[in-house]
Amino acid sequence: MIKINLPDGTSQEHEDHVTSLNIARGISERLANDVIAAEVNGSIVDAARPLTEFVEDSNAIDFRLLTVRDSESLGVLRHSCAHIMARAVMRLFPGTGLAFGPTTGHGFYYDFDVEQKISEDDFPRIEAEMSQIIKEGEPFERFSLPRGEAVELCEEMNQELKVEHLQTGLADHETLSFYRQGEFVDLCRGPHIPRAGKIKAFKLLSIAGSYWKGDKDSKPLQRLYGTAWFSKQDLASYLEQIEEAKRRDHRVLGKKLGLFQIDPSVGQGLCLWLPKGATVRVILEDFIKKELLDRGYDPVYSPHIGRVELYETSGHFPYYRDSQFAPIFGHDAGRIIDYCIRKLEEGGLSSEKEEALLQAAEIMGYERGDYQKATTAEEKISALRKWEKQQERYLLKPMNCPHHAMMYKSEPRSYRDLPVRLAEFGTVYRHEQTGELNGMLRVRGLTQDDAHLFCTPEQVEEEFRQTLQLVQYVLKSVGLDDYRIQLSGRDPNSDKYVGSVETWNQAEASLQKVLEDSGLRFEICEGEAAFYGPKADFMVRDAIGREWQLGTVQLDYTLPERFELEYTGADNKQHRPVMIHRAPFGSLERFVGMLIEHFAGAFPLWLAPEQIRVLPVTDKVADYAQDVLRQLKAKGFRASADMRSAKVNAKIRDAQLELIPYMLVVGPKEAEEGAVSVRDRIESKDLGMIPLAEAIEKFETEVREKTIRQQFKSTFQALEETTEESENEY
RNA sequence: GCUGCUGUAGCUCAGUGGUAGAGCACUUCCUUGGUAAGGAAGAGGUCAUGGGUUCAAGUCCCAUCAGCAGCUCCA
Repeated sequence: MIKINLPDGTSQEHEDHVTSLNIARGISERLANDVIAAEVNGSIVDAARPLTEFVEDSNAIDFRLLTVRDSESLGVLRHSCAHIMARAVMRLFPGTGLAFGPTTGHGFYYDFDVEQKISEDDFPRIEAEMSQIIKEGEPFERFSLPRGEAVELCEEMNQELKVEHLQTGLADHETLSFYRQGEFVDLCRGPHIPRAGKIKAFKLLSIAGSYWKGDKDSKPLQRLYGTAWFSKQDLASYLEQIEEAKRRDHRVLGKKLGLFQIDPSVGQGLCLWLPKGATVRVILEDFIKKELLDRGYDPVYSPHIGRVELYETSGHFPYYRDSQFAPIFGHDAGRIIDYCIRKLEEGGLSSEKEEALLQAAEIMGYERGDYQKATTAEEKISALRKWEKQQERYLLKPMNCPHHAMMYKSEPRSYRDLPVRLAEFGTVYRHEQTGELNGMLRVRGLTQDDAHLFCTPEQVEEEFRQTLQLVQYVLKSVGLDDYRIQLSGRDPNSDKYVGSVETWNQAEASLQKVLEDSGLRFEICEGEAAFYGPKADFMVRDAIGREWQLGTVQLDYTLPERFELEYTGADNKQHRPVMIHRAPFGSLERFVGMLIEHFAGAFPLWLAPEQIRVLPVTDKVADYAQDVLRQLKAKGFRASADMRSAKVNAKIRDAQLELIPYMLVVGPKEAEEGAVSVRDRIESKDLGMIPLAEAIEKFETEVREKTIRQQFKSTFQALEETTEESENEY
């Protein structure tokens, strides 16, 4: 007999051969029909598997049925759909090799090794074949084989990649599971849905290139993406969500609304903030500047470049060399010597080339000095380094912290001075990979709303707590109130981190304690930390439910060490401060880009680049229109007047399309009474004629309270909590 | 950086190896109007850049640059 514990706290006993399906059928035929899989002792398994396989030491097992109403079931459904897609592709493209086919956030993909190029034109026939397979409704059957037989089976099926994976990634697995569905057999961990007929709606989405095991030197594959749902409505609202996201694309809106521009002749990933976009940014900057001053921060400025030695001290230069713009060398030969050093370190420089490079450097003014006496590579490197140190080398600032550390160091500090909070909208430059650049969301020159807090170890928790409050406040002000925090710690198995294990543990514990006290939603991600300390990132959900990583708070016990920062304690001894890096918005580029998508370009009144537009009905009231405009501007509103000799309908249409929050229509009636007719863009209707003073008061209130009036509700609510990315082992 | 796709007027896009196109925007003129497009005329092009094939290239081929999607990366 098997004892099972149900989620409601009750227990049941069943025969040894019982399956989840049997249990469901015992309750009702309808439930049995709805069952997709089961959760047994915390892992999801096939509904048809005998539960006896999961019994350990004759203990009871924790058991839960998963039906179409449980979010976990979607992952199972999609993985099964990936198999069905693979089956269809193998029918249409005989000889297809199978790689991996996992689920993703809202769908699945499968990587195929196939000669012919699959294109979107092939989607209809693949989908038709899939529909046919689903209609046949064959079950997914699981079976296990010992290693040797598993390899044989994959060889028989000509699945070379599966064979390779069995011998590498799965080398330590004694038995391996397979799933059969009709003629289709695939090495797979599972679980799967009971029958293909459970898939009520699916769609192929895109095709892209990929590589075997993600290694670009490995075999190129074709990756087919798709999505699958339990109902046609769910699929429809998911597709609608994708369309909605396209409508909100900040690159399109940014161009249409004249917010920003990225021009190839300026440079890849270099953003030009046009007046309207810059206005939004200035308002946000002013807003946060005021908050910082109120909260005890001191404003500072630092230049856009600094000596390479500064970043060697901080450790950033060697660590991130490849994603920085190349150094600026003060000496013509600097670049050649730098190249020599790097090649000598790698050991990949022939003596002929080395000599040729040095001769070229000499033409440019380099003198060999110690190098002549050097015999080993180490000695040569050290001689070249010595020369290099005597020259000027600058780096475009890749981060602000070293500058702020130097400011801290500029005077002796007492524990009474701490915490010291230095804030700067610091522009930094990073040579991001070409393929990563994306509108304003990923650029090469960006401005962080950066600050560094220098405090005693005892103050860390309180500073972190206050920083959390600041971030919560600013996010609320722009209408973002749905977010969670991702606490990233170190990966105990990696050596990329600096600093001792003790300080890391101490830092991670401090952050976690404050987060627990705060009551905010957070999760811990091992191995995601920066190399110098743990961090807490804000994952913010926008109007249509997408998550964005924005602000960040990072503890740093390492830079103070590297820069030898100190303060005098109450004991009159020197102590090392702790540094906290924090940026509530992250970068202004990314934040504004995200806001454009969040608001679909229609900013709330307090942020709108143009808040109000005066629309005279005829030229006869031009003077009055100008007078209204003057009064609006005197009150600090960003306003304009449309003085074209067009009909008011046309002016309204243009203002609507330009997403101007309020239009003031003025004609002879309004002019006579000193009034305006207010038109609201969101409601797209006339609010009636009111005195100008009253209208101004209304707008002032809306700005002061930072009212967010636009309420977009996405139809896409379908089981949002599904796990991000579930790795399928094979 | 890698793979695939794309690049034609300010914008969105047609264009079959044989004279460069449309709508919107823009300029000028007419029109003076009441809550989402009044009318007419005009101007606007190194078809991304550089090579090649051809009697002839926007169109075919190669390279470069840039954009998009995906992968890898993210202080």
